[in-house]
Amino acid sequence: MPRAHTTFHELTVGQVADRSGVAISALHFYERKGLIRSTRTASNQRRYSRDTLRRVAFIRASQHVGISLTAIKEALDRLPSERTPTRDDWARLSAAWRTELDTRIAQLHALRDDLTECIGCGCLSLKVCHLTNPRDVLGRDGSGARRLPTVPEAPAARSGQEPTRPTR
Amino acid sequence: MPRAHTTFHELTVGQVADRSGVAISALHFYERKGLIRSTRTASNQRRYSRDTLRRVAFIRASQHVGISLTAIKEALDRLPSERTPTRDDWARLSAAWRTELDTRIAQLHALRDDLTECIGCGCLSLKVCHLTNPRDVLGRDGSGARRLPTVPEAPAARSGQEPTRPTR
DNA sequence: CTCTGGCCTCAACCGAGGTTGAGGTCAAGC
DNA sequence: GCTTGACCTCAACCTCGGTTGAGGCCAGAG
Repeated sequence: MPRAHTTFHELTVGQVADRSGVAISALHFYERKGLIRSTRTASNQRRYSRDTLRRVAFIRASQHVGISLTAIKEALDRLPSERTPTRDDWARLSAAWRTELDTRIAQLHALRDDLTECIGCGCLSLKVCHLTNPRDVLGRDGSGARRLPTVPEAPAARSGQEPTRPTR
Repeated sequence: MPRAHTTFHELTVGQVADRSGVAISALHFYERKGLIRSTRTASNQRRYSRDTLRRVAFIRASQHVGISLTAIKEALDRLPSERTPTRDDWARLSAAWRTELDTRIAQLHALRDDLTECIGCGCLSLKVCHLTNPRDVLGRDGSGARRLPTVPEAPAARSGQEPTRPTR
């Protein structure tokens, strides 16, 4: 196995891939998108600092709960760029996400607990339901829950009250 | 406005679009994918039963918390196909999703609360962390958290222990 | 009878989030 | 000094979740 040597604090792309479980191509992609950074050796190979593993774990965990790479990048951009982030830095990032993650957790709870009373009930009370929240910031661009226009319950009542049909 | 008549239980695609906040093209798309169904009039127009509004609300809510259309379809397929689902049907569906939604909620809590101790701590305890869970069923195909191979903490220790580099 | 608006189909396109493959460089080991 | 394998770049391709547009049908109003 040629060129397995790295200093204690530097990791090759293959090492990061193996240890994070993310494909090399995805790491390249994240780097192009500015979510992670690398230095280069004299022969143009990437070297990652160890905190990259944390960044990647953060990326995958966030992504897995439905947050877009763009939003993840914005969060990561709040970490200090020119020193290794400390636990306090990560804690600040964590705190900044609390409210937004709380929103998402609430939505999941709503979906889990209130499915029956909200959707399964006889009343079709969708227009007051908290499942159909006004938009939130975390969602990938247009995919958020849309607010239902306040429409009377009687059928075929589409007069001229700003239809809110999404143009998107 | 021509052809606004529908029976009390039938909705046109435009009505469903307006009342659910989902674009007509998306409704067509959902129908192609088998997430909703329609009957046709003599002149080939779609007519939706009223429970379609519930289905669509369910689809959007689920989607919004990061669940793929494929998984949503599988859930909806458990509803009875040849009668209007009752509240009990929706309740069963809801119950079936509880565990999976619970998993997702737990992951969000982990991301929110344990970011600091898990990622931000000094120990890099990623391989035991519950953020890096074994795969779950809900994730869009390959995007789930990947299990890290059990790798020793010392650097450059990639010998022949089944690398588990994802082929994907 | 024509005009209008809502609906239809089908194909092309889009952005996100990557993967695959061709072709090339470099360093360690035999 | 050749081979091997890890790495490089760049372009093409893929799936998902839709949107857009062209071209056409049909029903009701004027």
